[in-house]
Amino acid sequence: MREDESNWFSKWEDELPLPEDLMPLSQTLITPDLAIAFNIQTPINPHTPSSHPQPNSGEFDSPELTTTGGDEPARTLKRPRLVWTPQLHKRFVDAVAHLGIKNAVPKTIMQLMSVDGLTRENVASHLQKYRLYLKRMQGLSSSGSGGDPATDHLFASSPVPAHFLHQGRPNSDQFLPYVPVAALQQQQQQMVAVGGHHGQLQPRYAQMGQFGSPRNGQFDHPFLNRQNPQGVVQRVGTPVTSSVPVSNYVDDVESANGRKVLTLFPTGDD
DNA sequence: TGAGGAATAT
DNA sequence: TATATTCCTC
Repeated sequence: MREDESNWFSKWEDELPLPEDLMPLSQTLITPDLAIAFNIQTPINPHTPSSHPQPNSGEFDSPELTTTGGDEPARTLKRPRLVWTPQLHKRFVDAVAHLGIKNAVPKTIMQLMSVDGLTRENVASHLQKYRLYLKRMQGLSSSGSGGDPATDHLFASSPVPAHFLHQGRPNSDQFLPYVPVAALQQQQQQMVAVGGHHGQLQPRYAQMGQFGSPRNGQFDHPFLNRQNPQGVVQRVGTPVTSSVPVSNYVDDVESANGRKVLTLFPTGDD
């Protein structure tokens, strides 16, 4: 049911934080050390709202991030922990569902999710856990016993597509019209981090446009067929609240305007 | 060489 | 416990 989808999607939209609360994750991932080490000038977006200080104006002031601060070599720097919010997890599940459990591998999931700042490692780690969860669910569903361990709360927050539980050979090895992942991509949401506590990032999305249903109700794979070969270029760090026209973001996947704008990190030569 | 996945560390 | 990192395999 398509209506169903747009339904939860609408609800999902409502849960999105206000743009003002957001701040690009990718930006915060670049520590001062890293920036210095690679001579990166964290691009300051012209539309940047004044609500957030630019972290690279001299010194990072990011008490929220657990960076191996000080003068350690860049390679020892650790990224802040990613917090898998229900929204983010949902997106993850959507991507997995879209790909089919069988084709869902970290890199592809990551690409499908199209979340700014999200790494393959993030996804791999989560996927590992998710698989364990699915395994347990399979066990539970067949043994009839209930009870989700506390650890499953996150996973339970997003419905597990039924075919995940019996991956014998559902049609799930094809692409399911299960979730509007394609729509998500079109929307170019951005995951951003809002300050959490102690080195944690709360990834959120900022939604930039209105959602529609998947075109034709079908999911072709514009995205998968057009992964940016060279690593890309999206304007990260772009505050969602900026007056940048949405079209700037949504046109990457499909539309004619068409330049691709998927990227994980600011390139600086933007 | 890069990616996936399990094991292990934090 | 949740997530990151390491290690092994392909």
